[in-house]
Amino acid sequence: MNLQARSRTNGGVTLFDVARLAGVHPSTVSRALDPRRQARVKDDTRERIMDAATRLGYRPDLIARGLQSGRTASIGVIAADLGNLFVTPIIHGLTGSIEAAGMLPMIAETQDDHHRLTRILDHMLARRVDAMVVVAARSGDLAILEKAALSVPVVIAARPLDGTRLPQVIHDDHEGGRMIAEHLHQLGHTWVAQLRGPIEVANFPRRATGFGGYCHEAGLGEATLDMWAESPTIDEGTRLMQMLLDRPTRRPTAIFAHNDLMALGALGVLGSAGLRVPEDVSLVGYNDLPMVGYLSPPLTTVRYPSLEIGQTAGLMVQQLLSGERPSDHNLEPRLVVRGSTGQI
Amino acid sequence: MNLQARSRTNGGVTLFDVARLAGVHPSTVSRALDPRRQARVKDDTRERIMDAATRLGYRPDLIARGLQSGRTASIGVIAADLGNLFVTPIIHGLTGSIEAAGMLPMIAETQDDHHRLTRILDHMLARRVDAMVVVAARSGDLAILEKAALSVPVVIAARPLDGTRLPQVIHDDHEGGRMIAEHLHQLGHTWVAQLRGPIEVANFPRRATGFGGYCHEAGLGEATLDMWAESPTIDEGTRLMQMLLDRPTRRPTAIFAHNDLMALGALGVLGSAGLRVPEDVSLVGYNDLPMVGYLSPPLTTVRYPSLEIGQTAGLMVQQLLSGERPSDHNLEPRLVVRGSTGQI
DNA sequence: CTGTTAGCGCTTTCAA
DNA sequence: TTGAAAGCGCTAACAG
Repeated sequence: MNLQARSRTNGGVTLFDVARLAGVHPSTVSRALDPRRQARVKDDTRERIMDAATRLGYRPDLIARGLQSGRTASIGVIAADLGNLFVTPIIHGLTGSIEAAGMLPMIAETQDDHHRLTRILDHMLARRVDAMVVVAARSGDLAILEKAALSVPVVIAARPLDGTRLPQVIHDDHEGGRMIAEHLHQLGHTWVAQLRGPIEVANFPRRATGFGGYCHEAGLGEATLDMWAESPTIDEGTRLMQMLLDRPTRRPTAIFAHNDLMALGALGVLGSAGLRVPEDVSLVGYNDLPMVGYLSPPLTTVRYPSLEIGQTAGLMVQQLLSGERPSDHNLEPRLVVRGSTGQI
Repeated sequence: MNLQARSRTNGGVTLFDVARLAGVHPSTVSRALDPRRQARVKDDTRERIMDAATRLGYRPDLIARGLQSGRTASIGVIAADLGNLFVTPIIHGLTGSIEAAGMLPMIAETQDDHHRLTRILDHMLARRVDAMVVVAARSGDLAILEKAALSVPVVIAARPLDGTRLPQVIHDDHEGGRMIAEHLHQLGHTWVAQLRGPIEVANFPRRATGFGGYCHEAGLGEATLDMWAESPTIDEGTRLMQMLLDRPTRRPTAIFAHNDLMALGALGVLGSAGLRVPEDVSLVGYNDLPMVGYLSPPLTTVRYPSLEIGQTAGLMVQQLLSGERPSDHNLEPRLVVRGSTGQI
């Protein structure tokens, strides 16, 4: 082979340049630079190579390496909405837990749209990500996710997906809902209501049944609307809370909003209606977003372990990549009692 | 060439498979699939190719394409700390503004550590990102950033970098600081103080001089500590506020915390000291993080246009990639007056 | 321990 | 309009 003929297009220095300067064959350079194989290179050859490499400012081309090895050291992360405060810690945790392995997350956003998710999965596969973490699963996405998982390991995070064997790292929303009902019960409430999040996102039906189940067993009355929110946002919290107040039936003494943002919306409506929290109505959120402890009143809520979910997802990815089948994780909820709930 | 011999390792369908099924040469498939060159393929050949492609479920390998073309359609995004609430909207905005071009962000975190930044820059270059957006610049990073910019377009976002010609999209922190001082002045305050953020992050000295400059001109007295925070966090806000109260000098009637988190820390200290906000002390933050409007009292602050910064950075990247030299952007601050500031 | 020989999947001249 | 051949920069299997 004519080594001289190999040239650089990227304005970069290639393995061949290093080889030429060090006076060895390119594959020897390849070995010397690979931590797993550098033992098979004589010490002083390796030193000569390292020397040449640093002198030329050589930097391996990970794209070329990826083409050859089939691995890109990148993890696709698919979130529904990066604007959501509880997503950031997931990415944060994930990034931290995979970076030691030299991997980097590649991020995309579905906007909770099934077709966008389809396109993104396809795009990520085309980019040959080594694995994907899906933080955006909705009940209707099962089929395409399982299909994608045929090509590359997929971890389901944060939003549970029913009816699948894909590895999941989630949180026990059912138990969280139950704990909230129990808490309200202990405070003496007997007539309560939920502001329910979108039904397609499995967390919310789980919270609903956890809460509803306890109410049923303990004999609490539920004034919950038939309706589920379109999205888990402040606006939807406002809308549902307003509908609840507008109903002719007796007003519940405690409200469980399915997440903190909806609780915030509800808080606004209650304030406008002249109702005090918690004196007139107790209010509970979910997620424990940063700063809800500083609200007035400080919000009682359930801590959602976003950071741990991200970290665990990263570990699961690594297990999958090394051929292990990681076990599922269902992280414990923790009730954070603050000032927005009180004795009846 | 022996086409039959080419095979797939990734379990995927290659261009060659499509070519074989369509009964044409691979390069014809390549043309037919490239929007820029498909005109040069006879209509019915192209149809036959498209047909074969969809029937086989062909998906182009972006890594292989990237190796050949030198473009990866990925943008490196380097943030200091993904846990910071004002970073999310930047990534959100950026992702949105580049995704139409089929690009995806690849994210890493410096933890505000210079060596980590160096490693990350190197790593991103090795991955052949098409451009980088740096949201983590510190004053000492100038040299390595300019060096990186020799290999690939670099956009500086959110944190200003002095003494460089790299394109920047930032926010007028100086003016923001000035507006806050003016606001306090109008409320009758004449003895004020700053809780200053880390000096290595250029936003903070700018806020400081904007604020200080106005005070000087308008004759307000400044009781600011000599010290700058180590990091822009709640804890540091707590620490500096405590130090300020512990001093024997007369207590200022208004505090400008250099960001909302530090303001939160200050709020806690003031509360513990039995001081009411804003009756005894007015307090101003910076950033307008989500939810600070719901605090008690709702925080007066300056809106930081994170989303727009991200979007603009995305546009600048696209301009750079198409060979244009984008102009710098210095987005306007907007004072958001809420309940934490009042007449003296 | 090191060199040789083939590719990874695609694009891109250059011919035909 | 299509085919042939040559690589992008690297790794890997096999000799030696």
